[in-house]
Amino acid sequence: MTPLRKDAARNWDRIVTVARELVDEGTPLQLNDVARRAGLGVGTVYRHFPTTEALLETVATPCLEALADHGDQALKDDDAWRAFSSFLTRLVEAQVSDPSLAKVSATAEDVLPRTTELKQQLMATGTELLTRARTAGAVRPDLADGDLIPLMCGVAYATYVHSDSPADRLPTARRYVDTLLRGLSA
Amino acid sequence: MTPLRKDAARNWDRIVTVARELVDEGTPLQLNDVARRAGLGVGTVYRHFPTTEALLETVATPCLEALADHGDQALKDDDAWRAFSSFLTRLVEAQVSDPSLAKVSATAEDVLPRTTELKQQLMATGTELLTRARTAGAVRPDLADGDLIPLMCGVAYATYVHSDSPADRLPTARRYVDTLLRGLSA
Amino acid sequence: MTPLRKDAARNWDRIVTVARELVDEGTPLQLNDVARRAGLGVGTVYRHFPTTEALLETVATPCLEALADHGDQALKDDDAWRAFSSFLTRLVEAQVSDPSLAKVSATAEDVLPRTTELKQQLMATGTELLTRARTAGAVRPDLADGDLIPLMCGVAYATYVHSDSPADRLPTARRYVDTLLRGLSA
Amino acid sequence: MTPLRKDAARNWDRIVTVARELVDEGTPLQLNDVARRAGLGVGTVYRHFPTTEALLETVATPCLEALADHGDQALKDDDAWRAFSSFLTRLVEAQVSDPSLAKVSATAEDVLPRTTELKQQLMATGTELLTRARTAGAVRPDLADGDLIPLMCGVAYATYVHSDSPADRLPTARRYVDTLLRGLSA
DNA sequence: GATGAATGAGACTTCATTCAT
DNA sequence: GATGAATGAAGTCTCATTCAT
Repeated sequence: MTPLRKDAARNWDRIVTVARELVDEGTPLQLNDVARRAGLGVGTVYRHFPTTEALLETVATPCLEALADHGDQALKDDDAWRAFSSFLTRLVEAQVSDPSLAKVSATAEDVLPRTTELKQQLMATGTELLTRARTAGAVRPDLADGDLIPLMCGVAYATYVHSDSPADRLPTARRYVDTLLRGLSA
Repeated sequence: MTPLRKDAARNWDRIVTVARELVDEGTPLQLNDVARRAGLGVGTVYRHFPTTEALLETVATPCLEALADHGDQALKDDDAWRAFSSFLTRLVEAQVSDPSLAKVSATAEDVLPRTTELKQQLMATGTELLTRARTAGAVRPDLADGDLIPLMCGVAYATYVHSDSPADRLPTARRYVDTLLRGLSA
Repeated sequence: MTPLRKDAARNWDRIVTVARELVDEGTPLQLNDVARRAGLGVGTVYRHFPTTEALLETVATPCLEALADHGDQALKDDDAWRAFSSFLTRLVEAQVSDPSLAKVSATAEDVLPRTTELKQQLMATGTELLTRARTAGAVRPDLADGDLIPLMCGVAYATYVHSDSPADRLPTARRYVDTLLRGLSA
Repeated sequence: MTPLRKDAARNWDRIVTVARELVDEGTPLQLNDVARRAGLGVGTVYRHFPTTEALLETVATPCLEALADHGDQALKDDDAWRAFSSFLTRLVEAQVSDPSLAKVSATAEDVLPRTTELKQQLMATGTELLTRARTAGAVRPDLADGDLIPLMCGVAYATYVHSDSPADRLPTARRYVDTLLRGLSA
């Protein structure tokens, strides 16, 4: 509600920046670690983020927002199949290039309301796109709404298992999504 | 190479049995834990299995062997597509019902030669079945040998993300494999 | 000495009110805690009460004053024994129903002059009542002035050890005081 | 059951010895602290004593045993009042000279079975002695079995509140017990 | 004066691994 | 070979107090 004080906001930023770096490095988030790297007291980090999950979700939030935006675009597309497939592709690409997203997506329970909100919005978008595609006869009828997220996580995981280096991931992910989409199409 | 002394062999068995129980419970393997439950000293466990991975792979070995056997059966099947698809299905079912298999499959580096051997055999079988299916025109040409394992792991992971309870897993896994197989078919 | 500014006075009141609530709940006083509940900054609380003890003594003060008043009444009673015993009974009842009083009573060093003053007044009253009772031959001669407070604290503590719930305390406390008084009577 | 290995037994002793020193100093027991002073790893201390309470009770055990022994002696005394009063006196003296005993006595829940056993034995002895004294008409009829422990704790606490230095405690304790006993006598 | 973010020492606990017995 | 006690680094988290805003 109340905006953060200037110095607190600076620390908040530092923490999130450092956490993002760690996530990108593939290092598991540890609040002590974050504090040390950010040059702050542990207590400061705990004040802003009482748990690792809270920090991780905060780090993931901008990416979730970007995905939600893309979802809004997709909803404007008249071609049901194109909209659906581009949305799923985007979802996988994001997970594959951002470990925080992969974890947050695979976890049922969120700690931040904002995370829940965004995930619900993404679910709603996915459901709507799926319904349209199904109605258009473009998608197999036995695919349930609840399958979307797991399948996306699965594809991301397959990519992760396949690739040695992060750099190789994107093309692999695209091939896998395409394969999946073929499997989903009617 | 030299066969184990009788008591050592008994201990080995106990350890592996207990480890299998823990794996089935979903409890993360801890060598101390295993020792306590097996009524043995930690040192004994460490003597037999210097790392958690060694024990985990040992636990997984019989399952890998069963899969290899199934692979041999599949190689005798004249119907290339049926052979291929039943093999992949079996692979996923195994991972989904056995956490040790899921971990061992997803890990590139093995610590036991036997594990490497079995994984290579499975790879070889998969490759052969894939080649046959491709030759028979049943499978898309752009699916590489190296994609098989990652995709199986991906499907298993998707199942894991989807299902609340272990009991629900098998039907979900089958649906997902079927979807994938549709995507792989030509 | 200079009266507090009106807003400062309001904060002081809030703090003491909240602290009293915490004490009554049995929650150990923490200045941060008090600040949060009072909707004030920690700094404000620290300005008014530099230590937990200062706040605790402030919370206890009105009760000490009430006890001092009762002491004044007792001094007017002609029956030396009745005056003495009712005073001690009141002392115990107060401690038993108010944790702040129990702590302040059991502590030798005070941080607030007002606390010291009140405790001295109570001591003086107790001493006077004891002297009168002793003179009247109602009390054993070997009971020293300095024994009064410790014995009262002891009875309160015995009550605390005995009773499961705060509700049971008063009758137990009365039984114990009566027993002690019998022991003190000549 | 199985006796400790020699080195383990030595460490156990060290730990208990150090803990006894700390208790006697009045320092609150902290497992880390104990480890450092004993020149042992924290883990070692935790292996032997999973909680502070377990260590404290272990430290108190020999004293409880000595009290139980004294209780057995008291039961052989034909003079019901003398037996009763000497038992209570001894109980208080022990608490007053040993902080571990004071804490263990005042706590309802024990963590070691041995502690519970000894406390129950002491209770049984106290109850028996009380019954005899009551039957002999030496004790007021309204004193319940459950009052014995709280009253002893109360007297010990009163002594603690009264005395500045540990050295002064014993005579004070005796005076207070005597007073209490007068109050209890018929 | 008031605020509350920041601090960081320090308490607690776990666990993979070693090594004396 | 078997044992299991010992280790202690490393992680978690709390809270009394300070001080910049």
